[in-house]
Amino acid sequence: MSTSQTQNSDKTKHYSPSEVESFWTDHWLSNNLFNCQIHPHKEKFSIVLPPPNVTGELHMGHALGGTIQDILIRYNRMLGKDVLWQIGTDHAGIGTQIVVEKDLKKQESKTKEDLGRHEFIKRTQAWKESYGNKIIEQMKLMGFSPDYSRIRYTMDDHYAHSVQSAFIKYFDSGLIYKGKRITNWCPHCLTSLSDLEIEKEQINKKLYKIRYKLKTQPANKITQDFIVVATTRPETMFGDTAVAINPEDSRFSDLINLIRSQPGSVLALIPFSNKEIPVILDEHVKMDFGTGALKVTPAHDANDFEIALRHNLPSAVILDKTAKLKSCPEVPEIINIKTEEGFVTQSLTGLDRYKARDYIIQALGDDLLATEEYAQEKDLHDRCNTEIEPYLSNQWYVSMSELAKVSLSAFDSGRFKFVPERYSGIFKNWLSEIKDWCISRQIWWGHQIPVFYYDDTPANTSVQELHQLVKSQNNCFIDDNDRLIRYYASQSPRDPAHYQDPDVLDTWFSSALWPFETLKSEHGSLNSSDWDKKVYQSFYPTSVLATAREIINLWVTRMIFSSLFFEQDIPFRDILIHPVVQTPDGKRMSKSKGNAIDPLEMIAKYGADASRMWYASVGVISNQDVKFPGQKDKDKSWTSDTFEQYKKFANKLFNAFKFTCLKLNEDGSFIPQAPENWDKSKFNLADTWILNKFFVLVTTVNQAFEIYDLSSVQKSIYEFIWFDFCDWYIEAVKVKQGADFNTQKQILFYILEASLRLLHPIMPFITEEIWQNLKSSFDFSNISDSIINKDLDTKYSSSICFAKYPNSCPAFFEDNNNFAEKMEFILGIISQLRNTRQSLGISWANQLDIYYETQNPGHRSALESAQAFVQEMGKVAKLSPKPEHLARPLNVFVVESSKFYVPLLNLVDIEKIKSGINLKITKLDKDILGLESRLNSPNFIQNASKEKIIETKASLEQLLAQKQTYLDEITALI
RNA sequence: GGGCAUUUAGCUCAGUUGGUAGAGCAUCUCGUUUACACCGAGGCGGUCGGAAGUUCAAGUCUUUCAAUGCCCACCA
Repeated sequence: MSTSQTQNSDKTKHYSPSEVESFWTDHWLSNNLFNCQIHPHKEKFSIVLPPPNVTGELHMGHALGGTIQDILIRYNRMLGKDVLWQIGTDHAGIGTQIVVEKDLKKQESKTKEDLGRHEFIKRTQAWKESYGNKIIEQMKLMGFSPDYSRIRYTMDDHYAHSVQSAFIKYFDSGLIYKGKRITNWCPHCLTSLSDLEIEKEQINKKLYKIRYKLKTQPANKITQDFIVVATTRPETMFGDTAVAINPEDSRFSDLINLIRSQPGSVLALIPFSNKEIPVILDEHVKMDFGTGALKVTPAHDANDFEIALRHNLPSAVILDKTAKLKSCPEVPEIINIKTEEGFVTQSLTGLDRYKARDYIIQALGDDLLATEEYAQEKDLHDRCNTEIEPYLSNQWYVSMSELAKVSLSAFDSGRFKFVPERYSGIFKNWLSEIKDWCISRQIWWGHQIPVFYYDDTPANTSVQELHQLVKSQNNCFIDDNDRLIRYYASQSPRDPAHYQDPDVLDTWFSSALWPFETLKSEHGSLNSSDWDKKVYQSFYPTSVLATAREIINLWVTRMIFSSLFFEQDIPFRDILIHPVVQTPDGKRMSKSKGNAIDPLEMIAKYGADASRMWYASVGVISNQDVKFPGQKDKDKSWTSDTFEQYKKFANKLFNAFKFTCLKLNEDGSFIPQAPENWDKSKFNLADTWILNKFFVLVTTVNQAFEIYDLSSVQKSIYEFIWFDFCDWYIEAVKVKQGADFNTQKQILFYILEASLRLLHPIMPFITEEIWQNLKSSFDFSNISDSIINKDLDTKYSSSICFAKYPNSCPAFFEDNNNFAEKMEFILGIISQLRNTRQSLGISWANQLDIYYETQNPGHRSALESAQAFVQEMGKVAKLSPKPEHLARPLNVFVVESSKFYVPLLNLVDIEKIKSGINLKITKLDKDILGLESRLNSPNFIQNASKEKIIETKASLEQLLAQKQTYLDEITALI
């Protein structure tokens, strides 16, 4: 295997990520290393990528979620499992349609209607072909390792067919029905709209307070003979089918009692038409807004429609598609308007909604009690600026109660879980209060609903007879032209004359099938092969789903009930909900606000490896939001100290590698040996210490992976490599302690090589680069068994991507002599010595002598064996036991229980030494005081555990002994 | 309106079962020492958002208040 030429041939001072990263991306992908494999005996691990919008570009959320998934995939791949990371894109219905529509308008000044449905869909498909895989290319820059050979799309043949089958299966099971729903309608363009096509405008709306006469039935005494409703839309009053008040509203207690005892007994009269409508009780009516009485117009207001559903109210449509008053029984033909010249008759039918409002207001006379203004938002169609009209229309619904029940019981029996656990609340609450799912959308781009219609009106049948007929039959209705229309669900029409429903399915209907349909066809074709079956059997249900919390209900929940219904199985076992990346000042990022940070810009600046270090540090189980740690430059580009820090880490690692090679090549050639064959008797303090640290790290990391705590994984590896390995162990190696340098070389090599494997899931590029360099420089044949997973072709086994993940402490290692502990003691001495130098202003050019006094045999032996190390690290000339008499002035410090004396004759004046020692005493006193007051408290002695008391006493004694040493030395100085 | 989260050093954040607070960056000081100045070493810096409670002991557990942010719903 070749390695990146730039780094291999010329070991420069600085690591440059860009060349290395593109080199290894090319290498991995051209060798198809990430294509899924199936070995019968191997464990399986799979993830499906939440499909990004096909029009989308990589944003922070993708980068974070993708990195989390890639780390898990790479980790499990290195554990020797067969892995599949299934990726693809979503056709994203309305989102894509709007993008293409805008493009069409800009390029050709045409609307989609100009092209026609068929042509427009062709356009959208073509658009997808040329721009659709941009995000996939960007994923490669992140170093993601999915199976790029099986990119799926929610509109490819297999998938489209499955979506239709799913609909048909729901339909045949009786779970799908036709129902009414309020949609956003543009009376100018005569089209329904999605929320995305609506613009909000802040305006002052007029709130009219209108008197409706009251009547009881049978006649009861009530204190009021009218009720005042508040409305912004008086012109819809003829569509009212109730007046609602809050059952807790004391202003209406009389009425409420009456309604409670006899529902429907209190009636209000709609002005002008005098139609009688019931006064009803509904707790959603706000008592502190308007008059406390709400006119309910189910056909022309979404909220009123909900109220009508709750109370089984009829709905009356009184506006036509252009938002003009209809000619219908509810609407009076004329009203009388009082003017200065007397009454003027005004015809109502055919009046535009705003004009109708004006006339009605004028005609109300004394029944209009007040007009108030208040700030509100107005919904406008973004293309024509026409005010949206709520419009009652036919829609398709999925009945949710049974699906919800099954999903909840699957959750309750522990078949899947949320990480962090708190998100299960969102899931459970939503499902237990769920309404039926409206799955039809009045747009062109999407999966057209597989329902076909035909006229089946029997000859010589009256309209009344037709209505009777329909009541007793399924799957038919009477249309606006009084024709009997039958319908059925099918992939294709049974007769060419049958016509298909023009609506398309909600995008989430198709996304809900994602975790299983993507696994069923490798390339999206209709025919599934044996291999496809094997993939599905091996990798379904998937192991983990990683996503953000805002789509728990929209998507995650729907995947769960869809999987349970269609596959009789859960889609995934663990659901990871990762944080949302916010701007540095804690706001939501959005492209339109212009505060979004481009992950690709960060890659260009700091490298993908460094970027991934940050995403890993965010992890899964930290907060629900995380601020991007950066700021905008003068030239408006983003910079980040944190990303910079991780870039430096890559450089540090690269230099540690350079040093390691330098050392290994000293004194003849080096051949790595398996740890079992090392001469353990040659380990020195530092060797044992670093091995010990490393194996603790391995345990920590694997345990953290177990609970998806990637931030701990990241942090502990970072700290080990920089602080333990580079700052201390490499320094120790330079000193060449002990007789057998070959053993040290083995350990040096081992720690570096194994650290690379440990770090690889997070920083895949630099670890591969260095690992390949090591492989081409040294003979791996003695160690390959312990670092390479078995049963792999050379193609795979020669990449670190498939090397063994360090996941246990090998049997050879034990620290019988507490070398690790002794090393910590030595490190403490060196720290104290450095402190002494710094605080007393002693130059490093001055070599110091140290005399020690210790009762601890372990300390003595540590000092003897680490003598050279201490001398080198502390610039110490002489390190020896304290003789009876030493010339003063001396500085003194205590490490654990051993005392160290540093002669400072002619170097520092006595006052400075004294104040230095006094400072130490002051600090000790603080701790001593705390411990003493605790031990002096009878409550503590009585209640605290024995172990705790002994422990506290011991640490107090140690502190007191230290203090005494310092006091003695101060006295001696005087 | 409902839900969730956050509040610890100047900044960004760790802090496992309650035992008296840590890291990085920034800042200050010292240092060109044969991997790395994209470096090393050392120092300064905190009544852990407020209040109350439980406890011998609270950053940690309970209650409550406040600020900030996010998600969902709603706005006659």
